[in-house]
Amino acid sequence: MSVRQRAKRRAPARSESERQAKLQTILDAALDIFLEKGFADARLDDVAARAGVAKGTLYLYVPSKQALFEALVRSGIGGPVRAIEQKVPDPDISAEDQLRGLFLFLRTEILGTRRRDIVRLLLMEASRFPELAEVYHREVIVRGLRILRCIAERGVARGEFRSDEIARFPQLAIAPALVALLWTSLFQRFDPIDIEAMLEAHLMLLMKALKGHPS
Amino acid sequence: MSVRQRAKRRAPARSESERQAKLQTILDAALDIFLEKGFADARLDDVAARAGVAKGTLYLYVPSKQALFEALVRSGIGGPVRAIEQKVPDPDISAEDQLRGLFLFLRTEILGTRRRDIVRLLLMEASRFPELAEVYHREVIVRGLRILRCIAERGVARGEFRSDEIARFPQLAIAPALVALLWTSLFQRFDPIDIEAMLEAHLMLLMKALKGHPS
DNA sequence: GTACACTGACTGTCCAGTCAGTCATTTTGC
DNA sequence: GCAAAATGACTGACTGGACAGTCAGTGTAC
Repeated sequence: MSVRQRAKRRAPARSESERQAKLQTILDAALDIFLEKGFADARLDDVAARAGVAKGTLYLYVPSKQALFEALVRSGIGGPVRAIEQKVPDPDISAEDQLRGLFLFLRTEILGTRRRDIVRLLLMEASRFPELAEVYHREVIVRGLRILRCIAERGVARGEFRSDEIARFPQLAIAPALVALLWTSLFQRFDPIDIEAMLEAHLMLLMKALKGHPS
Repeated sequence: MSVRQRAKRRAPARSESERQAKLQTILDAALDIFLEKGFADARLDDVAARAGVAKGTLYLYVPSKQALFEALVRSGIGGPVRAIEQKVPDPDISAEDQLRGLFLFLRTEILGTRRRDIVRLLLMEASRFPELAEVYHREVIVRGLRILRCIAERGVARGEFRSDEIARFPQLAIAPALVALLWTSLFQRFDPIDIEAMLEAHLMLLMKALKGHPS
């Protein structure tokens, strides 16, 4: 009885994969807490509790609260952009379908997942972490906009699109996704909108504008 | 000499207008500090120093740090929406020109002023102040979207617009303004874009899409 | 028996909010 | 007129609590 008194203790995470798994547990917990309270108000005691470890353990995986935040953000960016970069060069697909594919990807791989929350957290804290803002800009924004511009330019070159606004300002094409992101976290609770239908409407508008025919 | 030793002391602010002026000084200082550090990291000592008063004085104008933040946000919203609501009902102006007027107003009265920073601050902190998010939604978002929807519906009713997407999702029309707001504060520093040209391009796209002709 | 992942009580710092005190100005008493 | 007393806006040193980061100690695996 006395031997079993104190609950089973996890085996020490020796192997690299066990270490990575535990780090991920900590990052997941940190995301929850940071989302709920914001960076400054988040307590590492709470992060530790949610991850099921003691506070000291956090410092075996991450050297400071700020580093924890940065690790969290870095773990959530980059992957999807690479995935898209591979799919885009296909020249058999019309620019329209490429844009549609991109939006589908956005919806299912970002807006519909935990990554959405990471992006939101980043947007909220970025002005206090200029270095992180720069990383995100370089690794995600620049590359994402390049893809969009590439699609738009090809559309123009083939005569599929008659307008070059998206090639000049690819930001315009993803702006509604940003609205969707923020609306979801701020207002959806008391004024729900159908995000999917909104993005669909945006695509329709965009196609009408780019192709220059009446529907 | 000994009499003049200590600098002139402000005369006590007795009248209501003097009190309001000092409150405004404090709110301005608070906006600077909150923008720089975020709500949680902002120190009231710094706010007081920037406003040129002692910390205790803040508490003669505002009961708590949170109340200071709320007063700051409330002081910056509402005004412009009312101004627009008065201008819109004019039926002599085409829907297109109404939209253009709205965007001009956005650029000059919000994106080009201190209000932009208040909105940014609000967006960043809103998830930690749900009540404030609700006030902002009710006082600004709902009313702003109503105006947009109204313009879009009139455009459709007159046959000026052939698409109803903006009437269904007025958010789509202002999405680029949100991008402009965030880009300015996060990335403009190392990747400047021409906000005005971007909003102009958005209007062109929107018009092409709504009117359904080639340019 | 030792190496090492893990623990959690502890420490030093930071800051929101307080309040006894200061000092122009106004009012009262003569 | 003028001194003394009252007023109240303003001050800033102080307090109490909170929390990031530490480290001596514990238990487990091998």
